Amino acid sequence: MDKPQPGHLKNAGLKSTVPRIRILELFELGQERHMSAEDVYKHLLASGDDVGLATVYRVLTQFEQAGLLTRHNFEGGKSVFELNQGKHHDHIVCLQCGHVEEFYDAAIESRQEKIAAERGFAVHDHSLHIYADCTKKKCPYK
Amino acid sequence: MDKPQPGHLKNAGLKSTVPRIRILELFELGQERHMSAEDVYKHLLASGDDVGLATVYRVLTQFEQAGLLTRHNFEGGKSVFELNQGKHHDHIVCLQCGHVEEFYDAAIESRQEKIAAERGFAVHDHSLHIYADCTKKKCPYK
DNA sequence: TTGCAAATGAGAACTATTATCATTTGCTAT
DNA sequence: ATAGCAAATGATAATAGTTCTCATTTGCAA
Ligand SMILES: [Mn+2]
Ligand SMILES: [Mn+2]
Ligand SMILES: [Zn+2]
Ligand SMILES: [Zn+2]
Repeated sequence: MDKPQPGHLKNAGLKSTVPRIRILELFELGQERHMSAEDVYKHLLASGDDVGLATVYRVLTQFEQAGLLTRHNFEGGKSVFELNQGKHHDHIVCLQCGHVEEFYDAAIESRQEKIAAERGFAVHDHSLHIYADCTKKKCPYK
Repeated sequence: MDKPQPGHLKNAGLKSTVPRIRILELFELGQERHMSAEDVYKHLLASGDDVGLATVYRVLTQFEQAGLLTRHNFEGGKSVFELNQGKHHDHIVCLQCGHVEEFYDAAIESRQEKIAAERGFAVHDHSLHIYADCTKKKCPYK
């Protein structure tokens, strides 16, 4: 009689295996919100979980397709994933330290819809990344 | 007494070699505005110009650094370049045919500045890509 | 428990891009 | 024009990120 939490595996049509459980836990309970496949792989190894890198890639893609995770392609060539909590947002990426900050702006969102509609397009999705330098103390590195 | 056109090679501190001239011509005179390294390479081969792929990659990066070209990272993993004509714009990418349409929206641009400033960031640059289906006849393929 | 389709993991393969380095080429100064 | 030479090129090796292959393992239903 375990109540099926939203975002759990079977719920998403995926059978619950050790690697999948570990990876989902990492996103749900871990401290890092945005992680690449390599990030996930290293965290799992560090936790003593012995998963293969291929499985990490496979599972991340499955989770994305199942709507559990969202994928982003920031500059730098590697995909970054985060828990999909239903609320769309965009990102500011700090050029000094790589810190990622999230934001949502209704005005930007609606302008995009309008622009696309005017040109005869139905928006499927979009990505907006602001690359910036932080102007105060917050940056950990330099 | 050749008047140095803006955006010409020497003008950008690059000595004018055959590959560089051909590549720049392709962007200035060709019909495709947004091209990947592979696109450029194939066009040149088709024109009978015998350049190496490594040179294409090198030159595209140099042109980007010199401000002659702009690089975009659309979905699909490959960098796409276009002539830098000074005016920033963002892109709608058609999910059916890959057609790329350009737009500029002052409201979106200024909201970005404001959002970043509020959070203590100085915008360096940004990328905004809208992925959409075109809702009318325009799509060449399907 | 057993049976077996589904999932995994090690490693090969692939794609986009960069690095290496011997050879060629575009200037510059004769 | 010509020689000298640093800069540029191109073939190819190397790298990074990711996907594919396939023999072995595992979750789960009967
Ligand atoms: Mn996010
Ligand atoms: Mn453009
Ligand atoms: Zn958005
Ligand atoms: Zn913009």
